[in-house]
Amino acid sequence: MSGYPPSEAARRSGFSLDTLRYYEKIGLLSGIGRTSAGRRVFTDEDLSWLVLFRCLRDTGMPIAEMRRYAELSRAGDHTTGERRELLVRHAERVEEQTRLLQRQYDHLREKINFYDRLG
Amino acid sequence: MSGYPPSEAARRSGFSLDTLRYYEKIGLLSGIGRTSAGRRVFTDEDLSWLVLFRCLRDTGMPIAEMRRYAELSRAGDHTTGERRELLVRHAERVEEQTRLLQRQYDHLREKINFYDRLG
DNA sequence: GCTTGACCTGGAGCGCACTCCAGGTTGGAG
DNA sequence: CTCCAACCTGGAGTGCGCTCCAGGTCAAGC
Repeated sequence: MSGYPPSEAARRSGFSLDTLRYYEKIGLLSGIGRTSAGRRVFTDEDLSWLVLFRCLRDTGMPIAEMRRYAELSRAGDHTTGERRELLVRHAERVEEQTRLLQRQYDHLREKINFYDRLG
Repeated sequence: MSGYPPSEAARRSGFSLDTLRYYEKIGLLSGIGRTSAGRRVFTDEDLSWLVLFRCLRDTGMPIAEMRRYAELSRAGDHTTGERRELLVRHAERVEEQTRLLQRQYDHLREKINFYDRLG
């Protein structure tokens, strides 16, 4: 299994180095490997976690909830039901958020149309 | 032209009383009327500003930019072009944001599907 | 006339998610 | 061997957008 330096993990995930360190500090990332000199080594699995976190953050999930999800995963296979539930509830919120965004976007376009008609 | 107390403005706009006061304090709202005793009186025009602010906030516009828009409006009719530009640029950002949200929502659904297939 | 609740002010505090900093170590290029 | 860029740590600081608070005023109902 190949390993990547922090810079590469940052580049691939879109998180800053500081954010990666922060995520480890608060226990969102855990078990990140180290070289003998103490430098982080990210595995492909770590990167796929980061991809998931990117998805959840971009859709507005609070960090506390992402951490909850990560903890459930660490707890083992018996938590898959709860993990699924968490994601489903989040997806519902995202749907609601999308509807609101669309509705307000339409208002915005109307407002722009108003200016267009002015000249 | 009818006037409404703060509680009514809050109810109709979805902003809290504190937020309404805050918006006036930072100059986003201006020229809000007062009774002789110093209580705010919101007009229909004030309410339509609040509806616009609601739209812009829900679509992620920073307050500083909303204030810029409000200032342009106060400056007079010669700023309609700039106001339109501001809204158009914002609409473009909203479109981008919507695409990202949709993309990540799809990822989320895939992840949920994965759990569904587990059991 | 008294109470209650909606309102007022200025200013402090909060929650979130980073972001930055000082001061130090390390590993590879030249 | 030297230098530089990338990395490390703990902890402080930032930006945003509110939110809360103390202490006070005022109007309406009982």
